[in-house]
Amino acid sequence: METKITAGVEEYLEALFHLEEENRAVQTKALAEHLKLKPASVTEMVKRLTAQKLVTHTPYKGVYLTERGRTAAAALVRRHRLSERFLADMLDVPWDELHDEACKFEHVISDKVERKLSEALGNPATCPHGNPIPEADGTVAADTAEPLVGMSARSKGRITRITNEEPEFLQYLANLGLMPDVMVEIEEVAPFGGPIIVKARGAKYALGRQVAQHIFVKPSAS
Amino acid sequence: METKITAGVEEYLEALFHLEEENRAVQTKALAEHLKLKPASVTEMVKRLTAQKLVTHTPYKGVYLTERGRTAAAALVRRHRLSERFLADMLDVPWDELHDEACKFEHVISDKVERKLSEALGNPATCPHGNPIPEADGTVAADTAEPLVGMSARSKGRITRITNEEPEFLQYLANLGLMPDVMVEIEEVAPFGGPIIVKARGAKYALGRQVAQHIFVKPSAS
DNA sequence: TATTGTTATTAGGTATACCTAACTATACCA
DNA sequence: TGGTATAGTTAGGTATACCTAATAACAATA
Repeated sequence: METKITAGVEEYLEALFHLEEENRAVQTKALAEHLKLKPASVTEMVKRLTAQKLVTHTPYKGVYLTERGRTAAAALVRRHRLSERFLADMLDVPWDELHDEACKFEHVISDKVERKLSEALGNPATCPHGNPIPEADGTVAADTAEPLVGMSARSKGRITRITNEEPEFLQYLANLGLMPDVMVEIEEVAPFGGPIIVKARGAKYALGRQVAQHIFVKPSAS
Repeated sequence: METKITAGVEEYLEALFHLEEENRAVQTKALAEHLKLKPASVTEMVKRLTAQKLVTHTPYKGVYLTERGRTAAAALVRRHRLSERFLADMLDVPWDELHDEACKFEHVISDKVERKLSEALGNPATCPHGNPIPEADGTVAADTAEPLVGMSARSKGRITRITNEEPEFLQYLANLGLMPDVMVEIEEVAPFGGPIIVKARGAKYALGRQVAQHIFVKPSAS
Protein backbone atom coordinates (compact mmCIF):
# COMPACT_ATOMS: atom_id res chain seq x y z
CA MET A 1 0.00 0.00 0.00
CA GLU A 2 2.76 2.39 -0.90
CA THR A 3 2.61 5.62 -2.77
CA LYS A 4 1.42 4.31 -6.09
CA ILE A 5 -0.08 7.37 -7.75
CA THR A 6 -1.60 6.05 -10.96
CA ALA A 7 -3.26 8.14 -13.65
CA GLY A 8 -6.61 7.21 -12.14
CA VAL A 9 -5.61 8.48 -8.71
CA GLU A 10 -4.21 11.64 -10.29
CA GLU A 11 -7.57 12.49 -11.86
CA TYR A 12 -9.22 12.41 -8.45
CA LEU A 13 -6.58 14.57 -6.83
CA GLU A 14 -6.82 17.14 -9.56
CA ALA A 15 -10.61 17.22 -9.42
CA LEU A 16 -10.48 17.71 -5.66
CA PHE A 17 -7.98 20.52 -6.04
CA HIS A 18 -10.23 22.38 -8.46
CA LEU A 19 -13.43 21.79 -6.50
CA GLU A 20 -11.78 22.92 -3.27
CA GLU A 21 -10.57 26.05 -5.06
CA GLU A 22 -14.17 26.96 -5.77
CA ASN A 23 -14.84 26.13 -2.12
CA ARG A 24 -17.62 23.81 -2.99
CA ALA A 25 -18.47 21.02 -0.55
CA VAL A 26 -16.80 18.06 -2.22
CA GLN A 27 -19.15 15.21 -1.51
CA THR A 28 -18.90 11.84 -3.17
CA LYS A 29 -21.66 12.85 -5.54
CA ALA A 30 -20.03 16.12 -6.66
CA LEU A 31 -16.77 14.32 -7.26
CA ALA A 32 -18.56 11.67 -9.29
CA GLU A 33 -20.24 14.29 -11.43
CA HIS A 34 -17.03 16.20 -12.01
CA LEU A 35 -15.18 13.04 -13.03
CA LYS A 36 -18.16 11.68 -14.98
CA LEU A 37 -18.18 8.50 -12.92
CA LYS A 38 -20.79 6.76 -10.81
CA PRO A 39 -20.90 7.46 -7.05
CA ALA A 40 -20.15 3.82 -6.28
CA SER A 41 -16.86 4.04 -8.15
CA VAL A 42 -15.94 7.18 -6.24
CA THR A 43 -16.71 5.58 -2.88
CA GLU A 44 -14.31 2.83 -3.75
CA MET A 45 -11.52 5.09 -4.95
CA VAL A 46 -11.91 7.47 -2.02
CA LYS A 47 -11.26 4.49 0.22
CA ARG A 48 -8.02 3.83 -1.62
CA LEU A 49 -7.03 7.50 -1.47
CA THR A 50 -7.76 7.51 2.25
CA ALA A 51 -5.61 4.41 2.76
CA GLN A 52 -2.80 6.23 0.96
CA LYS A 53 -3.31 9.27 3.20
CA LEU A 54 -3.98 11.51 0.25
CA VAL A 55 -7.45 12.55 1.45
CA THR A 56 -9.71 12.37 4.48
CA HIS A 57 -13.38 11.59 4.12
CA THR A 58 -16.40 12.22 6.31
CA PRO A 59 -19.53 10.84 4.62
CA TYR A 60 -22.18 13.45 3.89
CA LYS A 61 -19.65 16.16 4.77
CA GLY A 62 -16.92 15.96 2.21
CA VAL A 63 -13.62 14.68 0.92
CA TYR A 64 -10.60 16.79 1.80
CA LEU A 65 -7.05 16.70 0.50
CA THR A 66 -4.37 16.07 3.11
CA GLU A 67 -1.13 18.02 2.98
CA ARG A 68 0.36 15.14 1.00
CA GLY A 69 -2.60 15.04 -1.32
CA ARG A 70 -2.61 18.76 -1.90
CA THR A 71 1.07 18.77 -2.77
CA ALA A 72 0.57 15.97 -5.27
CA ALA A 73 -2.47 17.72 -6.74
CA ALA A 74 -0.65 21.03 -7.06
CA ALA A 75 2.20 19.32 -8.91
CA LEU A 76 -0.34 17.88 -11.29
CA VAL A 77 -2.03 21.20 -11.90
CA ARG A 78 1.41 22.71 -12.41
CA ARG A 79 2.18 20.11 -15.06
CA HIS A 80 -1.19 20.57 -16.69
CA ARG A 81 -0.77 24.31 -17.01
CA LEU A 82 2.85 24.10 -18.11
CA SER A 83 1.69 21.63 -20.76
CA GLU A 84 -0.92 24.08 -21.95
CA ARG A 85 1.71 26.79 -22.21
CA PHE A 86 3.97 24.47 -24.15
CA LEU A 87 1.17 23.47 -26.53
CA ALA A 88 0.13 27.08 -27.04
CA ASP A 89 3.50 28.84 -27.13
CA MET A 90 5.66 26.27 -28.85
CA LEU A 91 3.21 24.30 -30.97
CA ASP A 92 0.50 26.86 -31.62
CA VAL A 93 -2.33 24.52 -30.64
CA PRO A 94 -5.64 26.46 -30.59
CA TRP A 95 -6.98 27.91 -27.35
CA ASP A 96 -9.95 25.62 -27.02
CA GLU A 97 -8.01 22.40 -27.55
CA LEU A 98 -5.27 23.03 -25.01
CA HIS A 99 -7.08 21.66 -22.01
CA ASP A 100 -7.93 18.23 -23.38
CA GLU A 101 -4.46 17.67 -24.77
CA ALA A 102 -2.83 18.84 -21.55
CA CYS A 103 -5.01 16.39 -19.59
CA LYS A 104 -2.97 13.63 -21.19
CA PHE A 105 0.44 15.27 -20.95
CA GLU A 106 0.20 16.05 -17.24
CA HIS A 107 0.52 12.36 -16.38
CA VAL A 108 3.76 11.69 -18.23
CA ILE A 109 5.92 14.61 -17.13
CA SER A 110 8.72 13.72 -14.72
CA ASP A 111 10.22 16.12 -12.19
CA LYS A 112 13.19 16.70 -14.41
CA VAL A 113 11.18 17.35 -17.56
CA GLU A 114 8.91 19.63 -15.57
CA ARG A 115 11.89 21.74 -14.51
CA LYS A 116 13.32 21.88 -18.01
CA LEU A 117 9.94 22.67 -19.52
CA SER A 118 9.28 25.53 -17.11
CA GLU A 119 12.70 26.94 -17.86
CA ALA A 120 12.30 26.65 -21.61
CA LEU A 121 9.00 28.50 -21.36
CA GLY A 122 10.54 31.27 -19.26
CA ASN A 123 8.96 30.15 -15.98
CA PRO A 124 5.48 31.36 -16.85
CA ALA A 125 3.12 32.39 -14.05
CA THR A 126 -0.14 31.44 -15.72
CA CYS A 127 -1.62 29.08 -18.29
CA PRO A 128 -2.98 30.48 -21.57
CA HIS A 129 -6.41 30.83 -19.93
CA GLY A 130 -4.88 33.00 -17.23
CA ASN A 131 -4.96 30.49 -14.40
CA PRO A 132 -1.97 30.49 -12.06
CA ILE A 133 0.67 27.81 -12.40
CA PRO A 134 1.46 26.51 -8.89
CA GLU A 135 5.10 26.81 -7.89
CA ALA A 136 7.29 23.73 -7.80
CA ASP A 137 6.83 23.67 -4.01
CA GLY A 138 3.04 23.59 -4.33
CA THR A 139 2.23 27.19 -3.40
CA VAL A 140 -0.26 29.05 -5.54
CA ALA A 141 -0.02 32.78 -6.11
CA ALA A 142 -2.83 34.74 -4.47
CA ASP A 143 -5.21 36.32 -6.94
CA THR A 144 -7.00 39.65 -6.50
CA ALA A 145 -9.28 39.15 -9.48
CA GLU A 146 -12.96 38.57 -8.90
CA PRO A 147 -15.63 36.87 -10.99
CA LEU A 148 -17.56 39.08 -13.36
CA VAL A 149 -20.73 37.81 -11.79
CA GLY A 150 -20.10 39.59 -8.50
CA MET A 151 -19.15 42.99 -9.91
CA SER A 152 -21.42 46.02 -9.86
CA ALA A 153 -22.56 48.12 -12.79
CA ARG A 154 -20.12 50.78 -14.02
CA SER A 155 -17.08 48.94 -12.71
CA LYS A 156 -14.22 48.32 -15.06
CA GLY A 157 -11.33 45.98 -15.22
CA ARG A 158 -9.08 43.66 -17.15
CA ILE A 159 -9.94 40.02 -17.73
CA THR A 160 -7.28 37.86 -16.09
CA ARG A 161 -8.58 34.33 -16.07
CA ILE A 162 -11.17 31.96 -17.46
CA THR A 163 -11.97 29.13 -15.09
CA ASN A 164 -14.02 26.92 -17.39
CA GLU A 165 -11.90 25.28 -20.04
CA GLU A 166 -14.50 23.30 -21.95
CA PRO A 167 -13.90 23.70 -25.69
CA GLU A 168 -17.40 25.01 -26.49
CA PHE A 169 -17.19 27.55 -23.71
CA LEU A 170 -13.79 28.80 -24.82
CA GLN A 171 -14.91 28.99 -28.44
CA TYR A 172 -17.86 31.10 -27.38
CA LEU A 173 -15.65 33.50 -25.45
CA ALA A 174 -13.05 33.64 -28.21
CA ASN A 175 -15.80 34.60 -30.64
CA LEU A 176 -16.76 37.52 -28.43
CA GLY A 177 -13.11 38.40 -27.91
CA LEU A 178 -13.44 37.94 -24.16
CA MET A 179 -10.01 36.64 -23.28
CA PRO A 180 -7.30 37.44 -20.75
CA ASP A 181 -5.90 40.96 -20.98
CA VAL A 182 -9.03 42.37 -22.58
CA MET A 183 -10.55 45.39 -20.80
CA VAL A 184 -14.23 45.17 -19.88
CA GLU A 185 -16.79 47.47 -18.32
CA ILE A 186 -19.99 46.34 -16.67
CA GLU A 187 -22.84 48.24 -18.30
CA GLU A 188 -25.71 46.74 -16.44
CA VAL A 189 -26.58 43.87 -14.17
CA ALA A 190 -30.11 42.69 -14.91
CA PRO A 191 -32.05 41.69 -11.79
CA PHE A 192 -33.49 38.28 -10.91
CA GLY A 193 -30.55 36.32 -12.26
CA GLY A 194 -30.75 38.08 -15.60
CA PRO A 195 -27.82 38.72 -17.91
CA ILE A 196 -24.85 40.93 -17.28
CA ILE A 197 -24.24 43.47 -20.01
CA VAL A 198 -20.58 44.16 -20.59
CA LYS A 199 -18.74 46.45 -22.95
CA ALA A 200 -15.52 45.17 -24.43
CA ARG A 201 -13.61 46.32 -27.49
CA GLY A 202 -16.34 48.82 -28.21
CA ALA A 203 -19.10 46.23 -28.42
CA LYS A 204 -21.73 45.18 -25.89
CA TYR A 205 -22.46 41.62 -24.91
CA ALA A 206 -25.16 40.09 -22.74
CA LEU A 207 -23.66 37.30 -20.69
CA GLY A 208 -25.54 34.71 -18.63
CA ARG A 209 -24.57 34.30 -15.00
CA GLN A 210 -23.14 30.85 -15.73
CA VAL A 211 -20.77 32.47 -18.16
CA ALA A 212 -19.93 35.50 -16.03
CA GLN A 213 -19.10 33.20 -13.13
CA HIS A 214 -16.11 31.84 -15.00
CA ILE A 215 -14.66 35.14 -16.16
CA PHE A 216 -12.34 36.72 -13.63
CA VAL A 217 -11.56 40.40 -13.79
CA LYS A 218 -8.98 42.50 -12.02
CA PRO A 219 -10.81 45.74 -11.23
CA SER A 220 -9.14 48.98 -12.17
CA ALA A 221 -9.69 52.21 -10.25
CA SER A 222 -12.80 53.71 -11.82
CA MET B 1 -13.91 -5.86 -29.93
CA GLU B 2 -13.26 -2.57 -31.63
CA THR B 3 -10.02 -0.81 -32.22
CA LYS B 4 -9.16 -0.05 -28.65
CA ILE B 5 -5.44 0.56 -28.74
CA THR B 6 -4.47 0.99 -25.11
CA ALA B 7 -1.01 1.87 -23.84
CA GLY B 8 -0.47 -1.82 -23.15
CA VAL B 9 -1.28 -2.80 -26.72
CA GLU B 10 0.95 0.00 -27.99
CA GLU B 11 3.95 -1.41 -26.15
CA TYR B 12 3.55 -4.73 -27.93
CA LEU B 13 3.19 -3.14 -31.36
CA GLU B 14 6.27 -1.05 -30.84
CA ALA B 15 8.31 -4.00 -29.61
CA LEU B 16 7.25 -6.02 -32.65
CA PHE B 17 8.18 -3.17 -34.96
CA HIS B 18 11.69 -2.99 -33.53
CA LEU B 19 12.24 -6.74 -33.42
CA GLU B 20 11.03 -7.13 -37.00
CA GLU B 21 13.42 -4.34 -38.01
CA GLU B 22 16.30 -6.44 -36.75
CA ASN B 23 14.70 -9.35 -38.63
CA ARG B 24 14.71 -11.52 -35.61
CA ALA B 25 12.17 -14.31 -35.37
CA VAL B 26 9.66 -12.80 -33.03
CA GLN B 27 8.48 -15.72 -30.97
CA THR B 28 6.39 -15.39 -27.85
CA LYS B 29 9.52 -15.81 -25.76
CA ALA B 30 11.51 -13.09 -27.51
CA LEU B 31 8.62 -10.70 -27.19
CA ALA B 32 8.29 -11.54 -23.50
CA GLU B 33 11.98 -10.87 -22.93
CA HIS B 34 11.91 -7.60 -24.82
CA LEU B 35 8.88 -6.39 -22.87
CA LYS B 36 10.17 -7.82 -19.59
CA LEU B 37 7.02 -9.86 -19.15
CA LYS B 38 6.32 -13.56 -18.66
CA PRO B 39 5.55 -15.71 -21.72
CA ALA B 40 2.10 -16.51 -20.35
CA SER B 41 1.19 -12.83 -20.37
CA VAL B 42 2.37 -12.50 -23.93
CA THR B 43 0.34 -15.50 -25.08
CA GLU B 44 -2.73 -13.81 -23.69
CA MET B 45 -2.05 -10.41 -25.21
CA VAL B 46 -1.11 -11.86 -28.58
CA LYS B 47 -4.55 -13.44 -28.64
CA ARG B 48 -6.10 -10.05 -28.11
CA LEU B 49 -3.91 -8.46 -30.77
CA THR B 50 -4.87 -11.23 -33.18
CA ALA B 51 -8.56 -10.67 -32.47
CA GLN B 52 -8.02 -6.99 -33.29
CA LYS B 53 -6.26 -7.97 -36.52
CA LEU B 54 -3.10 -6.15 -35.51
CA VAL B 55 -0.89 -9.26 -35.74
CA THR B 56 -0.93 -12.84 -36.96
CA HIS B 57 0.59 -15.62 -34.90
CA THR B 58 1.86 -19.08 -35.74
CA PRO B 59 3.11 -20.81 -32.58
CA TYR B 60 6.81 -21.72 -32.66
CA LYS B 61 7.16 -19.64 -35.83
CA GLY B 62 6.47 -16.09 -34.87
CA VAL B 63 4.21 -13.11 -34.40
CA TYR B 64 3.90 -10.80 -37.40
CA LEU B 65 2.40 -7.34 -37.68
CA THR B 66 -0.46 -7.00 -40.15
CA GLU B 67 -0.65 -3.95 -42.39
CA ARG B 68 -2.93 -2.36 -39.82
CA GLY B 69 -0.58 -3.28 -37.02
CA ARG B 70 2.48 -2.00 -38.82
CA THR B 71 0.85 1.35 -39.54
CA ALA B 72 -0.12 1.76 -35.90
CA ALA B 73 3.37 0.74 -34.79
CA ALA B 74 5.06 3.15 -37.20
CA ALA B 75 2.91 6.00 -35.89
CA LEU B 76 4.02 5.12 -32.40
CA VAL B 77 7.68 5.01 -33.33
CA ARG B 78 7.20 8.33 -35.09
CA ARG B 79 5.77 9.85 -31.94
CA HIS B 80 8.49 8.34 -29.82
CA ARG B 81 11.27 9.77 -31.96
CA LEU B 82 9.60 13.15 -32.37
CA SER B 83 9.29 13.23 -28.57
CA GLU B 84 12.99 12.53 -28.22
CA ARG B 85 13.77 15.36 -30.61
CA PHE B 86 11.51 17.68 -28.65
CA LEU B 87 13.09 16.70 -25.34
CA ALA B 88 16.60 17.08 -26.74
CA ASP B 89 16.19 20.16 -28.95
CA MET B 90 13.71 22.21 -26.99
CA LEU B 91 14.27 21.10 -23.39
CA ASP B 92 17.89 20.04 -23.46
CA VAL B 93 17.24 16.70 -21.72
CA PRO B 94 20.45 14.60 -21.69
CA TRP B 95 21.07 12.00 -24.40
CA ASP B 96 20.77 8.96 -22.21
CA GLU B 97 17.47 9.98 -20.62
CA LEU B 98 15.58 10.74 -23.81
CA HIS B 99 14.39 7.23 -24.50
CA ASP B 100 12.72 6.55 -21.17
CA GLU B 101 10.97 9.91 -21.11
CA ALA B 102 9.81 9.53 -24.71
CA CYS B 103 8.37 6.11 -23.88
CA LYS B 104 5.77 7.94 -21.84
CA PHE B 105 5.12 10.82 -24.23
CA GLU B 106 4.49 8.62 -27.25
CA HIS B 107 1.18 7.44 -25.80
CA VAL B 108 -0.35 10.87 -25.26
CA ILE B 109 0.34 12.60 -28.57
CA SER B 110 -2.69 13.10 -30.79
CA ASP B 111 -2.56 13.33 -34.58
CA LYS B 112 -2.88 17.07 -34.42
CA VAL B 113 -0.18 17.57 -31.82
CA GLU B 114 2.05 15.19 -33.76
CA ARG B 115 1.71 17.36 -36.85
CA LYS B 116 2.34 20.59 -34.96
CA LEU B 117 5.29 19.08 -33.11
CA SER B 118 6.94 17.84 -36.28
CA GLU B 119 6.49 21.26 -37.85
CA ALA B 120 7.85 23.11 -34.82
CA LEU B 121 10.92 20.87 -34.90
CA GLY B 122 11.47 21.50 -38.60
CA ASN B 123 10.24 18.06 -39.70
CA PRO B 124 13.32 16.20 -38.52
CA ALA B 125 14.32 12.98 -40.28
CA THR B 126 15.92 11.25 -37.33
CA CYS B 127 15.84 11.06 -33.56
CA PRO B 128 18.82 12.29 -31.53
CA HIS B 129 20.29 8.78 -31.67
CA GLY B 130 20.16 8.89 -35.45
CA ASN B 131 17.26 6.52 -35.96
CA PRO B 132 14.83 7.43 -38.74
CA ILE B 133 11.51 9.00 -37.87
CA PRO B 134 8.82 7.20 -39.90
CA GLU B 135 6.76 9.48 -42.14
CA ALA B 136 3.20 10.33 -41.16
CA ASP B 137 2.02 7.71 -43.67
CA GLY B 138 4.08 4.98 -42.00
CA THR B 139 6.93 4.71 -44.51
CA VAL B 140 10.45 4.52 -43.16
CA ALA B 141 13.39 5.96 -45.07
CA ALA B 142 15.79 3.32 -46.38
CA ASP B 143 19.14 3.36 -44.68
CA THR B 144 22.46 2.55 -46.31
CA ALA B 145 24.38 2.45 -43.05
CA GLU B 146 25.64 -0.89 -41.78
CA PRO B 147 26.49 -2.13 -38.29
CA LEU B 148 30.08 -1.67 -37.21
CA VAL B 149 30.18 -5.36 -36.42
CA GLY B 150 30.02 -6.37 -40.07
CA MET B 151 32.64 -4.01 -41.42
CA SER B 152 36.13 -5.04 -42.41
CA ALA B 153 39.42 -3.67 -41.14
CA ARG B 154 40.62 -0.44 -42.70
CA SER B 155 37.14 0.70 -43.69
CA LYS B 156 36.02 4.15 -42.64
CA GLY B 157 32.78 5.93 -42.23
CA ARG B 158 30.56 8.22 -40.28
CA ILE B 159 28.41 7.00 -37.39
CA THR B 160 24.76 7.56 -38.25
CA ARG B 161 22.73 5.69 -35.71
CA ILE B 162 22.78 3.93 -32.36
CA THR B 163 20.15 1.22 -32.12
CA ASN B 164 20.37 0.46 -28.40
CA GLU B 165 18.97 3.26 -26.30
CA GLU B 166 19.51 1.90 -22.81
CA PRO B 167 20.88 4.67 -20.58
CA GLU B 168 24.01 2.78 -19.50
CA PHE B 169 24.83 1.90 -23.09
CA LEU B 170 24.42 5.48 -24.27
CA GLN B 171 26.47 6.78 -21.35
CA TYR B 172 29.26 4.41 -22.29
CA LEU B 173 29.23 5.56 -25.90
CA ALA B 174 28.98 9.21 -24.95
CA ASN B 175 32.06 8.78 -22.76
CA LEU B 176 33.98 7.43 -25.73
CA GLY B 177 32.56 10.15 -27.96
CA LEU B 178 30.98 7.58 -30.25
CA MET B 179 27.88 9.40 -31.36
CA PRO B 180 26.15 10.19 -34.64
CA ASP B 181 28.22 12.28 -37.07
CA VAL B 182 31.53 11.14 -35.62
CA MET B 183 34.00 9.63 -38.13
CA VAL B 184 35.40 6.21 -37.32
CA GLU B 185 37.92 3.88 -38.86
CA ILE B 186 38.11 0.15 -38.20
CA GLU B 187 41.65 -0.60 -37.14
CA GLU B 188 41.34 -4.28 -36.56
CA VAL B 189 38.75 -7.00 -36.17
CA ALA B 190 39.97 -9.57 -33.66
CA PRO B 191 39.04 -13.14 -34.61
CA PHE B 192 36.85 -15.60 -32.71
CA GLY B 193 34.32 -13.02 -31.67
CA GLY B 194 37.00 -10.77 -30.20
CA PRO B 195 36.82 -7.01 -29.98
CA ILE B 196 36.75 -4.55 -32.83
CA ILE B 197 39.36 -1.85 -32.58
CA VAL B 198 38.19 1.49 -33.89
CA LYS B 199 39.85 4.85 -34.21
CA ALA B 200 37.75 7.90 -33.58
CA ARG B 201 38.73 11.46 -32.75
CA GLY B 202 42.34 10.39 -32.69
CA ALA B 203 41.89 7.75 -30.01
CA LYS B 204 41.52 3.98 -30.27
CA TYR B 205 38.81 1.96 -28.61
CA ALA B 206 38.26 -1.77 -28.31
CA LEU B 207 34.59 -2.52 -28.67
CA GLY B 208 32.84 -5.79 -27.92
CA ARG B 209 30.67 -7.29 -30.63
CA GLN B 210 27.55 -6.59 -28.61
CA VAL B 211 28.45 -2.94 -28.68
CA ALA B 212 29.54 -2.80 -32.32
CA GLN B 213 26.28 -4.43 -33.33
CA HIS B 214 24.35 -1.36 -32.28
CA ILE B 215 26.55 1.25 -33.91
CA PHE B 216 25.64 1.92 -37.52
CA VAL B 217 28.10 3.52 -39.85
CA LYS B 218 27.73 4.99 -43.30
CA PRO B 219 30.88 3.89 -45.13
CA SER B 220 32.82 6.53 -46.98
CA ALA B 221 34.90 5.80 -50.08
CA SER B 222 38.25 4.67 -48.70
C1' DT C 1 -40.58 11.90 15.97
C1' DA C 2 -41.64 10.08 11.62
C1' DT C 3 -41.33 10.65 6.78
C1' DT C 4 -39.10 11.70 2.59
C1' DG C 5 -35.62 12.66 -0.62
C1' DT C 6 -30.77 12.80 -1.12
C1' DT C 7 -26.37 10.84 -0.45
C1' DA C 8 -23.47 7.03 0.23
C1' DT C 9 -22.21 2.28 0.55
C1' DT C 10 -22.27 -2.70 -0.29
C1' DA C 11 -22.49 -6.66 -3.11
C1' DG C 12 -21.60 -8.71 -7.14
C1' DG C 13 -20.09 -8.28 -12.02
C1' DT C 14 -16.91 -6.72 -16.09
C1' DA C 15 -12.56 -5.75 -18.48
C1' DT C 16 -7.56 -5.14 -18.74
C1' DA C 17 -3.33 -6.92 -17.92
C1' DC C 18 -0.26 -8.85 -15.25
C1' DC C 19 1.48 -13.20 -12.41
C1' DT C 20 2.87 -18.49 -11.05
C1' DA C 21 2.60 -23.28 -11.66
C1' DA C 22 1.40 -27.08 -14.24
C1' DC C 23 1.01 -28.98 -18.49
C1' DT C 24 1.46 -29.64 -23.69
C1' DA C 25 3.40 -29.14 -28.17
C1' DT C 26 7.21 -28.74 -31.17
C1' DA C 27 11.88 -28.99 -33.12
C1' DC C 28 15.81 -31.22 -33.52
C1' DC C 29 19.41 -34.14 -32.63
C1' DA C 30 21.18 -38.74 -31.82
C1' DT D 1 12.17 -42.94 -34.21
C1' DG D 2 12.61 -41.55 -29.57
C1' DG D 3 14.05 -38.32 -26.13
C1' DT D 4 14.97 -33.97 -24.50
C1' DA D 5 15.31 -29.13 -24.32
C1' DT D 6 12.83 -25.22 -25.67
C1' DA D 7 8.61 -22.85 -26.57
C1' DG D 8 3.95 -22.16 -25.72
C1' DT D 9 -0.52 -22.57 -23.51
C1' DT D 10 -3.95 -23.27 -19.88
C1' DA D 11 -5.78 -22.69 -15.42
C1' DG D 12 -6.31 -20.13 -11.65
C1' DG D 13 -5.00 -15.97 -9.03
C1' DT D 14 -4.02 -10.72 -8.21
C1' DA D 15 -4.77 -5.74 -8.68
C1' DT D 16 -6.89 -1.65 -10.72
C1' DA D 17 -10.83 0.61 -11.79
C1' DC D 18 -14.94 0.83 -13.63
C1' DC D 19 -20.21 -0.64 -13.68
C1' DT D 20 -25.48 -1.74 -11.98
C1' DA D 21 -28.79 -2.77 -8.57
C1' DA D 22 -30.00 -3.06 -4.01
C1' DT D 23 -29.59 -1.23 0.47
C1' DA D 24 -28.35 1.80 4.22
C1' DA D 25 -27.48 6.23 6.38
C1' DC D 26 -28.36 10.82 6.92
C1' DA D 27 -30.56 15.65 6.87
C1' DA D 28 -34.31 18.25 7.01
C1' DT D 29 -38.74 19.14 7.47
C1' DA D 30 -43.74 18.20 8.45
